[in-house]
Amino acid sequence: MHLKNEIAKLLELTLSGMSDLSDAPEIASTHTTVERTRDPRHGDFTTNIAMRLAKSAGRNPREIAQAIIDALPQNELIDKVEIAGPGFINFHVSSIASHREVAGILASGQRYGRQETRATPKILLEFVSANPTGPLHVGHGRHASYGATLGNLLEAAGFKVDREYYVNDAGRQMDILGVSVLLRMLEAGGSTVRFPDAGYKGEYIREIAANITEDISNLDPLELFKGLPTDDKEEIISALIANAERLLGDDSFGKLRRQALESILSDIKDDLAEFGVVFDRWFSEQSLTDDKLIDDALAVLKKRQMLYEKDGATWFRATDFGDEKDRVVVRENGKKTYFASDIAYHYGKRERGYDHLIDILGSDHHGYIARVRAGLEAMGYAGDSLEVELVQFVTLYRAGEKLQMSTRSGEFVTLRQLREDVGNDAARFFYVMRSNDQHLDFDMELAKSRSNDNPVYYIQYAHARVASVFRQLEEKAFTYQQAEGISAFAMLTESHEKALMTSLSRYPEVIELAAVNRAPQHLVHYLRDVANELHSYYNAHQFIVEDDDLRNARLALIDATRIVIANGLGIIGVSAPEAM
RNA sequence: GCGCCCGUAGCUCAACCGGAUAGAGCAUCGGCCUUCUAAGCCGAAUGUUGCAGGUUCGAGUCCUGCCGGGCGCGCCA
Repeated sequence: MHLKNEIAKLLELTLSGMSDLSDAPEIASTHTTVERTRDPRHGDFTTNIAMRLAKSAGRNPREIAQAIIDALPQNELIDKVEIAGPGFINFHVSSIASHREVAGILASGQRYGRQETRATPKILLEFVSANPTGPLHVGHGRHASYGATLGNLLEAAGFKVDREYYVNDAGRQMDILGVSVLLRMLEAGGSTVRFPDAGYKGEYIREIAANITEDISNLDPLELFKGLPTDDKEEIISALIANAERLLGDDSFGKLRRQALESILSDIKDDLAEFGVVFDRWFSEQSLTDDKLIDDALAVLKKRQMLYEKDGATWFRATDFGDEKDRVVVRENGKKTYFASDIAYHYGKRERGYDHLIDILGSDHHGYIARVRAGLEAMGYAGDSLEVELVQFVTLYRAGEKLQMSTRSGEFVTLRQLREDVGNDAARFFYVMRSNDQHLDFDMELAKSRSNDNPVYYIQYAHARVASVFRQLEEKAFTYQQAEGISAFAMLTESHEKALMTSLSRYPEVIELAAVNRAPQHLVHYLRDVANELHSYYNAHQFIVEDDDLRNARLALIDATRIVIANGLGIIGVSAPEAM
């Protein structure tokens, strides 16, 4: 248990023993009212509980605060408790508490900041889920970084979490992909084709086409283009799909399509793996149909009388659950809508035993949330078991110039290009530096710069600096005795040392805060603070000193700092280099 | 037109169920390397939190209206 929770628990215990206050409804949420102070003059922790209780108790907040302070039992973690301002209760943490915490870092190492895993809720985190019709671009990179980091945060905070990628491998877009590849194959074979506007025009389609093994030699290109409509681009592509299926045969076109899909999917998997983003499961949309899960979900809805027929289609009563209109699940032509697979997919997630579902979606999908939630509710699951985190768009800047991107035309910067350009560390870091509900301006020059402008290097440098000190130690033939250092923590009385110890002890709280708020930027800002304090300390004091106790104590402190930085960077997916 | 998100320093952004004097980085200006990496440190300056009301002991945060920006409103996926 971290320091903040210990203080909160102490406070709760005290309040429950105060007969005149213990009935107040505010008591129930006491644990959340203890927070770190912003100003060190206010001590280390503060609570506003006295002010919150004032109304229902009908008493002056400062008077209540004094009563609480009087009732607080003696505790070695706390040096001093005082009332301030309108009724804040400020706690000054003892040096014993700080020393214990830093010793705990050294003892826990990589595990420091990780809470014990709790059995429930089991969380399913779905993210990226980009259509497998082309390589990932820089927008997906933000989803990947945010999702991976959030997954790490949740795990560190003690939650059981599985990561899943929903592969949209069914439906029309696969047919369009197949036709796009087919046309590029014909082109490569010397035919002249008029490439349709609705096709995937990216250069990568030619590369995929070059690697398709399916034999199309008996396909007559002229036949393929025969009888095409000329006006509507959607109709043109539909006719091309129909012609391709007819001329090649359903089987052959299917194989071509599958090869194209596998090619793109394996590229996406490699890309993400290289980016340090791993999934527990790649869930196929097609499998929902193959395994009859959509039928099952629709049967559940039907049984619950949530469906009705109108205009030849089957509708779901989404308005009964707060959506703005009812939604079609089976079209007039008998085909199920994308929405039908999506509610089946989310229903399946709950059926597979996950208590809480987190979807990370692009902000342009926000209109979709209400209907999926409605689907869950209609099938008997709580709507709030689905949580959606929206990620805003990314704008790339290179040398101050905004890079225009268009997915349709195939002209966009891929995630792979970005990674090669700025490096994985900078990319992972920059992507989670900002709150996910803010548009992100990604400055490629800054991400690349090996200078003090670059926050990634600033933090990594702090880690490398500590490593460097330990290398110097050997060269100078001094030793580092960790246990002696811990015993001598009382010698660390400099302001830099106290500040650093306080910051380090915040780490588990920051992990929890970032996890609960789904806000990795808290961790980023925290790590910058720790790095700053390390650098300041480094400049103000010598670590490798003659005095054995002082040297060991200082080295133990920076050793702990190195651990916290490495753990924090690890959660973001950024390396902690030994030397730079 | 309706719905969701956003609006904080010159720029890019933080700000933990509402809490104390709204904080960082960049850019600007001035200092610090014969001493563990100057990819660093120290200092200076920077605000009508889009506007107007309301709730509250207390509002950047909650409510209402307006202004500006993004996105969404399909028997597409």
